Amino acid sequence: MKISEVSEQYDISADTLRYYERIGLLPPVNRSESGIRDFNELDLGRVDFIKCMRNAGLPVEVLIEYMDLVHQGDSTVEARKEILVEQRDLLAARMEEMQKTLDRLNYKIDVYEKALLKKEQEMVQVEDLMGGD
Amino acid sequence: MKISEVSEQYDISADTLRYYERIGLLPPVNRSESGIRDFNELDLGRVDFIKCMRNAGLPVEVLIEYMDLVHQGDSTVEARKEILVEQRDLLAARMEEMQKTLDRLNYKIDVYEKALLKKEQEMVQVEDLMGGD
DNA sequence: CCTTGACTTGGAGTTAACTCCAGGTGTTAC
DNA sequence: GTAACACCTGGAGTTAACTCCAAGTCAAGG
Repeated sequence: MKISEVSEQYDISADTLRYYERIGLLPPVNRSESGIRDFNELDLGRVDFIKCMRNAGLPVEVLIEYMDLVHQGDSTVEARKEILVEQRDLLAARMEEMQKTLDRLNYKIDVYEKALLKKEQEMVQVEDLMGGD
Repeated sequence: MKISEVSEQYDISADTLRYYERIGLLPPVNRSESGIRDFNELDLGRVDFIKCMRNAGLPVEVLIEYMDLVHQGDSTVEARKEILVEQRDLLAARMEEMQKTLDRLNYKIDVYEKALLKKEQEMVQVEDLMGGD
């Protein structure tokens, strides 16, 4: 699969995909004879994983560290698990903060809606007083 | 309240508080005769709101726009509500993405835990075979 | 054969949101 | 009164994560 196709399928720019390879987040992708990248299933799986993690705000640096450990094989399972646990806990904490903000936004929106409703009702009363035909 | 106290209470650096004032996210804070900021209750309320919104990742630019509308008075209620609704929807969408990532992390952690458990059991079996005293 | 378009590289530029710094002033403790 | 400390300003520097660019290579269509 060519980079433009991967880019479209995962909604990640080709520049970003190349950047991920450059910094070692993606291991070197196989190339055609003329040097053009050809992503295989394994690569796509990695892209999907990275996209998911980046979407949630996990730092690129941490993901590189994790990918390196995966590359090193079975002896790193413990270390990998620890990274994931740490990131999961951070993520859960951030989500709790966001939930608080969401609640606060919903409350404020509610207040605004009531204010607008009240304004509208006043308008109607004015119309009534003016005895529109 | 002096800037260092606000900084400590809200866990926001004094530099950041000054920065917020500079860019118009906080309106000019009252000063003592010698020019030192003295945050009042209203200022603290704003700081608290900003902290909450920034915590959830709302862009500073949007918050400035919102604060400007608040400053302009009642006629902007509708516009303000629309900003909040838009940001709430974006926030909710981000949280859904994060939930997916959280699920995926939990699944992977589970897989790793099972792998580690299996490894440990194998160790015990080896010990048994060796007939430890 | 030549143009068009997608791909390549190394490196520079961008963006958001701070964060730090130098140089200066004012207040407090001894 | 002087040393230490918190505060001030304008402006420069930093960080993460892209994003863009110039210059070059290659495959396919007319």
